[in-house]
Amino acid sequence: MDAREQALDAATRLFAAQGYGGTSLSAIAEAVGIRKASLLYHFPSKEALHRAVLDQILEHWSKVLPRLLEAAAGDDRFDALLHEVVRFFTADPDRARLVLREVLDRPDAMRARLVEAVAPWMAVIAGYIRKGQESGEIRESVDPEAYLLHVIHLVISGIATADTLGSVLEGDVDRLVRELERMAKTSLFTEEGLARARQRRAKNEAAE
Amino acid sequence: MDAREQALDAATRLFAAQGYGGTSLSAIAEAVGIRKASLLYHFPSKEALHRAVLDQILEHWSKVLPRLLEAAAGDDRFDALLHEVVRFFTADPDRARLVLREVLDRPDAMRARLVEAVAPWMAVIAGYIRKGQESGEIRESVDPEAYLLHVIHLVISGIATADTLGSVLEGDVDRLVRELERMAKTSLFTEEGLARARQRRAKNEAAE
DNA sequence: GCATCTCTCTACCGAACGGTAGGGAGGCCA
DNA sequence: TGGCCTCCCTACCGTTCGGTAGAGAGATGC
Repeated sequence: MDAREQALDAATRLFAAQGYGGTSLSAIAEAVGIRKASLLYHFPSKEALHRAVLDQILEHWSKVLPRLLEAAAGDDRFDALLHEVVRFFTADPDRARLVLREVLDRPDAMRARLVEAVAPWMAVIAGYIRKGQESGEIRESVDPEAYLLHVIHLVISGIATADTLGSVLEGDVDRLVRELERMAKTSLFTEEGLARARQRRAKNEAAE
Repeated sequence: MDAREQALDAATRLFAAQGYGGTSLSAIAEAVGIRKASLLYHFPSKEALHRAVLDQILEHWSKVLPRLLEAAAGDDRFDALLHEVVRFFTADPDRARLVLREVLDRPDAMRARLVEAVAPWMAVIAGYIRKGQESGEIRESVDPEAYLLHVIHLVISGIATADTLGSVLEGDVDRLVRELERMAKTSLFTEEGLARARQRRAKNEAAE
């Protein structure tokens, strides 16, 4: 891993832990093992480094989301999607903390970016939810867009603060994730929808 | 309102918007209309001002929570509690942003404070949930402590970022709050529990 | 052998930071 | 009237910040 990649990694970690303003270029350089001036050779400014860190995360989703929505069809779609989001952020909670900080620090810039990058995909998934409401598998009372926003909130802020607030549960992060998935499913599907999903899963397993 | 109170207000707003490190004493002083040195007359240091801002918020809950748990008994307890939390943070979203930042910025210090101040109350409410599970009004599958943490997450991070992420819903914050309450209730109560609550409410209204 | 490109270094800049020293104006009380 | 307390001020301190200038070391290609 060359110095540029190391710097991106260290910056992700430090920005997530201490915020943009709370992290100095010297601190990032020290984590990499070089001097501040050498760091500024790879990134023309602190702001450029910050942008590169964010791009790395957003780029992941612009690649993964379409593939995920195509691959997992039918009733597995919800499970696959939720699992992938949870997996990505639990794999490195700094990503969740970084996104959360970004929304707090630069609300206007982040709003513009999200409307452009996330809103189209949210519209697609909201469409799936509305279809599920017509077929009776998803509760009529669900507000699709608001529901999706809240689930994203649950995942991101839940994982971002799991280390801190999980201490009340004696650090059992799995318990948090299980309850999160339970809440998301229970408040989305009707009892009938859940029963149908169980049936289909049983049929699939029998077919194997 | 004297200068000290004005400074607390301005600091709350600025810390919430730009973070502790991103907010200078001069900026706070300017918002009040005095000089930096005069600000440091009222608070011996920036850190002391920061602590005073946080104390103001935590003090509110140590006053309100006990009263709220005593006053609203029975099935109204959940509604009253959730409404009060939502009301407090929507009344001034900066409070939510501040708490969120605090958990991100000082995880260790915040963990200690939360374990001391919040954990006891969470245990009480978790006890109510377990009682509800025995009587069949609350779903067996609920993990009480994890559930409570997630609801708090939903409220705080939902409100903290409502201005930014609500833009996807064309800024309709009410839609977010309604869906939040729906998700919290639907994933907590059984169908029977919800039906019983409706019955009781009808009886109460008839009695008036 | 020599020029060139890549990457790192030391040394330094001006600006902004949190905090201190000390003085002055106005109210209050003896 | 004189002393004191409250509150705000100007001026200044040392430190750290993001960023620049310019030189040196090592590898590559001609």
